[in-house]
Amino acid sequence: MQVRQRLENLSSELTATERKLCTALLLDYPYAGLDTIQDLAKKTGTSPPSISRFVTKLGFQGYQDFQRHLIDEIRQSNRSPLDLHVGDRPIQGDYLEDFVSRAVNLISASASAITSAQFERVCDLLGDEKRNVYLIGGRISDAIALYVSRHLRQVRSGVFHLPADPEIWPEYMLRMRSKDVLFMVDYRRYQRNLAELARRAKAQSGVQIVVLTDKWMSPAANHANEVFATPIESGTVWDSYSGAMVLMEAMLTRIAETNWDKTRKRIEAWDSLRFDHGARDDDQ
Amino acid sequence: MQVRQRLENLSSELTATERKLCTALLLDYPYAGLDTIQDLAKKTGTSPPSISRFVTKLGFQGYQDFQRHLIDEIRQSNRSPLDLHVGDRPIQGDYLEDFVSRAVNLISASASAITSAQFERVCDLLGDEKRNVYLIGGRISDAIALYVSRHLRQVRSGVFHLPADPEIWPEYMLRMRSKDVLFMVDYRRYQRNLAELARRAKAQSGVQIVVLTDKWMSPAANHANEVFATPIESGTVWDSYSGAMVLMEAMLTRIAETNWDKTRKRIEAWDSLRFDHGARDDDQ
DNA sequence: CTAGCTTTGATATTATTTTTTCATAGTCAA
DNA sequence: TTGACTATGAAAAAATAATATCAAAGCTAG
Repeated sequence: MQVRQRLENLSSELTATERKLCTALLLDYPYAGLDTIQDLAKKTGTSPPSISRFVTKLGFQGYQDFQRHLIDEIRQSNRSPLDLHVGDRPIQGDYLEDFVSRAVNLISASASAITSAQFERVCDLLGDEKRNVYLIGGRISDAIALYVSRHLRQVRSGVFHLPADPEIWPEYMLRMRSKDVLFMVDYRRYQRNLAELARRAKAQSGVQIVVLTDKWMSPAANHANEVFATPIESGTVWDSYSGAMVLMEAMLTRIAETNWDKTRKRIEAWDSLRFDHGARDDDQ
Repeated sequence: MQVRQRLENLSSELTATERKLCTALLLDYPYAGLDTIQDLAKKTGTSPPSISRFVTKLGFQGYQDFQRHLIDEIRQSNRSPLDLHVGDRPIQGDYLEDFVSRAVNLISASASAITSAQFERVCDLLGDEKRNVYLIGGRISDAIALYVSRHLRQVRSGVFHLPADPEIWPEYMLRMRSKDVLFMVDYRRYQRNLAELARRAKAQSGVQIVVLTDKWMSPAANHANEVFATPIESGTVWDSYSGAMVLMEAMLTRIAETNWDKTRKRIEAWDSLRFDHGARDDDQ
């Protein structure tokens, strides 16, 4: 029987340490198991005895027997490399797997809904250091705006995440110039006040507006210069933002790569300023 | 350099025994080399010392070093076709499309690194209304924690997102009970203070800890009851969290579906209470 | 909170694997 | 044929890896 399958079978009766091992093995399956027992122990923060007991529990004679099995598996599956990744998950109707395949569809659809010209235009806008960037999102989608602003801040200066409280918005609006960019994320259950913010910011300062929304198009999109629309229907009770997330990652990566030298220097400078008790410098 | 190639290069200056070894290695390449040195000696009718000398001649530190190389080679060659995109090769062609295929790859890998039993366990933990849930993430990854907490709050009560400032953590720690759940997101460039928080929360209240991290395993994972590990290497300048994101969406959806009636009522009640002009509810 | 149970890793022990040493066998030129 | 050399494997030694033991820590039910 496949090692992987044995892990599945036993996974209900594993101890904390054993689960940790299970996680590590599956994450880099099957190669993680080819390390020596000590190295694996160190990597997983467990101990050789625990590993030894674990593989015994899985039904092997000992660690070496376990490794022999893994090697055999590799040998077998060599003919169809894809097996390793997809084929041998035994459980039918596995929730996670099913969900993932839907998400993957969404993500592909998201990407193909955006032309590369538009993609480049928005990257240029947000990457342009001469423009300040203001970001905000809706109740849930603000998490995405936050993700973008945290990253963007590593690449460039002049990035401002607007707080949730509308009372404070005017303070930011007064600083917006017509070259600046207002980046809004607004998915359905649209928030009226975001559209209002867009309208007024546009009217007052002529700021450039980029909106990330779904196909029904947030009312804020009416005032936008650029609209990224991604599908969100996952066929479940919630909408899925994974398409938006990947799109944003692609955008951020593109921006960072475009001026990588500057970004690298900026990150280094930033790191040297980080307060020490909060950060580990050894990155691995 | 490939072992195979080294064999080629040296083939002119090999002794009789070495040629025998060379043949055997190539005949069942690269698996023959994964045997122990004794077994290989027996199979080839040579002796361990000869093999040891041979691999040294090939330029390795010793037999184990030689094996490590072979394993790496297998690892490389066994990558799925999609993985091949990911190498260090810069993205070419349509940027977005290529990025998406990398992300999809990461996402599938993330899912297959998690057993369905573990997935269910964590869903149960976070969905259990008898437990309070505390969430926090690192500098960047907190966006994911935020996303989870916003969603979770729609499903159930007793969800608390810890603020970034460690000064305020004790206030939350004092409220943690041993049944409660502390959910942490910590990806590389781990934050020391998160591990510290985990340690102390565990020591003080025996809270259940769930950690979402990468394969290098955040130090916080040492204190965890459950660890979700997702791959993050996208082959670009940034790590990609899309695997984590999809996993979280799957989890949230699962939780919401499990008690959908309650959730629906909760959302309705919530909506009727929202301040009408769209005020966004603050998170902390 | 405590008693009794399970889990865990430090240490010691044992087993295994690899390399070194060294004597012998083989090769080839004179 | 001899002597100088290389190649080879048996055996010993060293290095490395895996497991057993055991005390301590953790957990759970009462």
